[in-house]
Amino acid sequence: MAEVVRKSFRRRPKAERMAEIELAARQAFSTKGYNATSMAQIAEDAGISEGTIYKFYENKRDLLLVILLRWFEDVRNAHQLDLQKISGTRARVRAIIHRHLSAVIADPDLARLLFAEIRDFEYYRETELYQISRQYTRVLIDVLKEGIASGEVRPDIPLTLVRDVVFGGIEHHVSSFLSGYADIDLNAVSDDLCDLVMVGITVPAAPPPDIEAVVDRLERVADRLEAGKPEGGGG
Amino acid sequence: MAEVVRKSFRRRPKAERMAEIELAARQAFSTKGYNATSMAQIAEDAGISEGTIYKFYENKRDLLLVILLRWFEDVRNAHQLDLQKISGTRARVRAIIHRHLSAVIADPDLARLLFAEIRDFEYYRETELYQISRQYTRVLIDVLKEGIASGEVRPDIPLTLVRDVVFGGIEHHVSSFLSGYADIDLNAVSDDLCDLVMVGITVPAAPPPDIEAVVDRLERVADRLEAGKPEGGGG
DNA sequence: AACGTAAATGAGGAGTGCTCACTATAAGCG
DNA sequence: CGCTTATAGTGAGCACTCCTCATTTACGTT
Repeated sequence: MAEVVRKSFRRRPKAERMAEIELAARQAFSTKGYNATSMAQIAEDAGISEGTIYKFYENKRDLLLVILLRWFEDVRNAHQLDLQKISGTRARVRAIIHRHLSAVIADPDLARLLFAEIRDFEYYRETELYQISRQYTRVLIDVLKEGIASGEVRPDIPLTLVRDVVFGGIEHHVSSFLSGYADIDLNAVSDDLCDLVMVGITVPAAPPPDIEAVVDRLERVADRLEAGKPEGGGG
Repeated sequence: MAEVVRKSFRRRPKAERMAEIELAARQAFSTKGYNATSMAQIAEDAGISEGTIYKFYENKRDLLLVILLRWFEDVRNAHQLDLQKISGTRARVRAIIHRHLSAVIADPDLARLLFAEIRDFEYYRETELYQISRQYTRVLIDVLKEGIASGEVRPDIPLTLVRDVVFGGIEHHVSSFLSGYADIDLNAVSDDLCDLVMVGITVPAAPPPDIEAVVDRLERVADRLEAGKPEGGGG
């Protein structure tokens, strides 16, 4: 039997190999998308053989989930730190919007993977990534509840719907940006969306007439009449 | 050389074959998703060989696009007819929301395919489906512009953002429904979302002044006038 | 009845994710 | 230092994928 010639290789600590694999995978997934990326390509970029990847990750899907989880955990932690410094319902809502937009704009490719690829994985909801994602959007609901408690927010608003409108709205709005066809003004969009959620699109109800002033004038007129003087000034 | 035995087949008009293929494909895509559906399976369900599909459709992606296009055109047409009967900005916004929710709930699987699979296809934006989709969401923007013209809507609202918030919000909100984990109250959600977009989440502005007190004062002034004396005393 | 055309075929190519029997290596031990 | 051992690492190969195309068939027309 012919001897099988195998090329030599270096053994590396598990953690380092995983980091290399994840780096290669992240770049490939980001630039080419999930389906267009092959495990063979990732292995080559990471300088190992295909089989090695399966020593650390169950399968391709698992690899993507791990990558997105690491990224999302960072994003979430940054958000939580940020929010502690801000008070007032409106400012906090604005901060959540701003922060989320920033994260999506900073890593549009990973965000797109999360939006478009992961969501329809079977068992996504049994995933740790899903749990983190829930926690992440949960923050907005907590802020709204504080707002209700402090009287700034109507107590009858549908909380989960508001949450979905904010995050779904951002997702939709940024999708053109993700496709590279448009640019986004981070601050302007944050302000606009915050404003939209807070006061809606309807024209503000006509400000109530200043009844006090009117009565004051009436009184002055009455006084003049009482004083017996017919008329004072024309116009 | 051994003769290749081929089974007999029936020739059918192009249109009928295509209808059969699309039916089989639609069912398979709907129940199993895009990636989990194989062309071999579709061919078998349609009672033909795999190669025949490629006589009518460029590739698997094209087949899905055609199916979603047919469905979406129907949805759009129904919407347009519906909207003609309704007047008033708020009622029209509410109708758009209600109709879109209905369509998504009626065909959750196709909606999910549109949301999750299609969007990240390369060249999606060069697609007819994309154009129809633009037209479809465009209707909301037109309604908002009418609202601005009629004075019902603030003229400074960011139109595309409102559009994204409505459709993105719906998408997000029904994603739990699409996964089969929750149910949706069509009318309640329509009302809530419409309300949210129209007036936001903030508590309504300043309470009206105390009219009673003002009227009392007016009456006192009138009494004074009648009595012609500086003090009149109320009743 | 023969023909031409277009429908239909299915083996096979190039690629995929993934497995597994196997080998090479570094760390721990004497 | 060698010896053992656990395990990182391999890569041929399996079962599958989408898709092509030379070939075969059925049908409307003449």
